[in-house]
Amino acid sequence: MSGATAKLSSYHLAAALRREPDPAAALRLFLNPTSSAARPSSSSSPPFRYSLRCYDIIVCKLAAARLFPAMESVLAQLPSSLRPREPLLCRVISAYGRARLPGAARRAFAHPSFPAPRTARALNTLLHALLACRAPLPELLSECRGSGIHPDACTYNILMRAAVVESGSVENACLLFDEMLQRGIAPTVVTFGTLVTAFCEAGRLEEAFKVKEVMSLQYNIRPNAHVYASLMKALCEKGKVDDAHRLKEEMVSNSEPLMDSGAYATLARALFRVGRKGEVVSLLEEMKKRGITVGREVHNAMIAGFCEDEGDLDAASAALDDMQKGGCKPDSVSYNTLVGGLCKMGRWRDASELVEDMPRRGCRPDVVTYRRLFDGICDAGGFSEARRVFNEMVFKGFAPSKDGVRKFVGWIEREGDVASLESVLCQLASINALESSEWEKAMSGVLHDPAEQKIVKLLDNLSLA
DNA sequence: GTAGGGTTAG
Repeated sequence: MSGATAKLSSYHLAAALRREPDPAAALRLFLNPTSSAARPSSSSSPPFRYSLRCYDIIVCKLAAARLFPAMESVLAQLPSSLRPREPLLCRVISAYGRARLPGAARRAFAHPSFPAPRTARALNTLLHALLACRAPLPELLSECRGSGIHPDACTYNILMRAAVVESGSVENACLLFDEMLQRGIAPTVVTFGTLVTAFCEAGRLEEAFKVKEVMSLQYNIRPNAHVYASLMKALCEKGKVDDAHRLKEEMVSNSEPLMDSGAYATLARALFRVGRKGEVVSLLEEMKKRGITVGREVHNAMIAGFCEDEGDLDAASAALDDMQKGGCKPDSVSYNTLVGGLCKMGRWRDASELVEDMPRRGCRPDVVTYRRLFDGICDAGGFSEARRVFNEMVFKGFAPSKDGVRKFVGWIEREGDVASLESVLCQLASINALESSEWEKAMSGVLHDPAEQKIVKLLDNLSLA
């Protein structure tokens, strides 16, 4: 009977946690389940029994809100009797990766609340998080070896991508590909997609097309939308828009056509770039005729075209409204493009208003939103508004760009406001936005007073501790 | 949300 009550209660708590949009409020609910709707029937009932589901929900919410200390304390009290599973651990690891906190990602991988052994899935999540933090390839390789986990195709795909990101050369990726074959691990469509993209990014289109041929002829793996998108983008960058158009025809006129709107986004953007925006209209008609949904990326490509190629902010704004009316919800990329465009035209007050309106329109500003707004305002010299945006973004845990901070700090220094300077640097340190050597370099151009430079050094040491 | 692209930063 009491078991049933506990189950019911944790079920209600899970529902309440899911409903609660504010992560801090969700945490209060989680910590005080008996004061919530999950209240057990009598005060003499046994202590509240959390289900694994409750832990899942609260941990994910805290991770998404980057409330890491709170998340860690919840994880620490997660009883092993609930047998938490690896997918939850993976979410924690990738949250640290997204927050660019490689050390924390590593520690999470070894978290004692999750019973050993780890599988390739956890290892791959860690590697991907480290890749997001731009950790060099040798570090990823040693992480692999140190774990003693047998790598799979996904492991190699991440390592190959890391090789390209690090050195910009395709050779290491090819070596890893050979190693993977030698170890008897079969390449997947993702492996070939990674290779195609690598050759494309290096401007080596002949080899990229060769990979496409090899995968279909030798491995009997059909190129997918990712492969086509990479090739089309590379063709467009070389000015071969018509070749890209033909490749798109191949993609959609196959026996099993790929109905992916991403490739159309590339074409639409390219047409804007070369001043052929008139053809975008027929491109959209073609999609409709073929029954391909005009996806978010296509709308975003048009917004970018109006902003950056046409310099027509009103048209861009209208495109965003059309998108919404057409039932396609604008995302942060849509807004960020417009915010950037407005700032570039010196209309940072409009940009600021748009950002303030975003939550009401159902889109949370992200790190790019704030960086563009902050940079734009600093560029235009609107420093008192910049201070407001700075406080807001730091409060939400987003780090401003180095460039913006340089201008901002330069202004504070010209004002001679040492107290303000100290508080700004403390705020940056509080969100781990100060990394020692780079910042010292960035700031030494701005801070001439040795006393001020001492502040920077002091804070550097603090942020490293 | 274990991997790859397309629309924005860098």
